[in-house]
Amino acid sequence: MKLLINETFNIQDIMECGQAFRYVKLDQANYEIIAFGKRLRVSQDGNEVAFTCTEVAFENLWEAYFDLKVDYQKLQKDLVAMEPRLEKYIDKKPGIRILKQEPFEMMITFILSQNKSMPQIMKLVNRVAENYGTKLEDQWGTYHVFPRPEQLSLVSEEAFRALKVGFRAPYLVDAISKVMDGRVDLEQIEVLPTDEARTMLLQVKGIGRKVADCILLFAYHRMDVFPLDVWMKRAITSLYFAGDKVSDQVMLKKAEETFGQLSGIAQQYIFYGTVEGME
DNA sequence: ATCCAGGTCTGTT
DNA sequence: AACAGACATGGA
Repeated sequence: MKLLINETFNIQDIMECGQAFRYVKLDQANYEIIAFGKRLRVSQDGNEVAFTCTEVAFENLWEAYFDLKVDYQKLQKDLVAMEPRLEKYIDKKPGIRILKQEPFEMMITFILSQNKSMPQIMKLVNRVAENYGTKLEDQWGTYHVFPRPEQLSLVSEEAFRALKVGFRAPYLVDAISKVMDGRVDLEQIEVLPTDEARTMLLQVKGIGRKVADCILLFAYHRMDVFPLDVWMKRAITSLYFAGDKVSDQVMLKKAEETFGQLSGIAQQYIFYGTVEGME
C-alpha cells in the first residue's frame, strides 16, 4: 500500500539513526525490514512511501511500528521552544521517527550493544536470529525472524560464546532466564511507570542504566528517557557545562530539566546529528 | 601492534 | 559517591 506523508518521514534516516538493527539497505530510498515476525519492504519517493503490505496489516502493525499517529512537526516545534540549539540537529534530519520495536528483541539487542560499534551490533543480532529464530519464506526467499524467549532459553552460555558474543554471553543467559520465569515481565513493563519499569530491567546482569533506557525508548516508546551514552555525554557537557566533567546524575538531571517528556526524541536527533560516520 | 567500540560489573579509595 | 580495570571480539 502507499501513503502520502510530509518531511517528518524519511525511511533512510529512520532506519539508520541507530535504533534499528535488522534491516537491509537495498538503496538509498528502499529498505527491507524484519520485525514482528514479518518482512517488509519500504520504498520512498519524496512524499510518497510504499509499503509491501496490505492496508489491514498496515493499520494493525506498521502504523504503530513507524509511530505514524504522532505529529512530529508539533513535537519538533515544541523541542525547539525548549532548546533553540536543537534546531540545527532537527533541520539536518527532520525525518527521524522513534520506532516501536519488540521488547524482547530490544532487550537482547542492547545487551549485545555494549562496547560494540553499530555494524558489529548488527552482525551479532543477525547471527542470533539466523541461528535460533524461526525460518520463514516469502516472495523474496527465506529469512529468520528474531527468536522468542522460549527459543533462546534453550541456548547455553557456551553456545552463545560460539556466536562470538564474548563476555555478554552470561548476560544474555541471565536476561532470558528472568524473562522466562517472569522476574522481568516484559508485558507488565508496558503499563508500569518509567522508573518502576527501569528498576525491573536493571535486575538483569548486563543491563545498566543506558541499556535499560534504550529498551524503554525503542520498545516501549518512553519519550521521557534519555539514554546517556558516550555521545550524549559529550553533547551534554559541551552544551551545558562548557565541556567540564560532571557526573552522569548531573547530566541526566539537566537533560530531564531541558527536554522533559520529549527527552527520548531529543536524544535521537542529537545522536544522529553527532555520531561520526552516520551521515 | 595498539586502541577503541550506543557499557557494565567488580573491586578500591 | 567517584574512579580504575577487566571483559571478548573485530575493525581501523
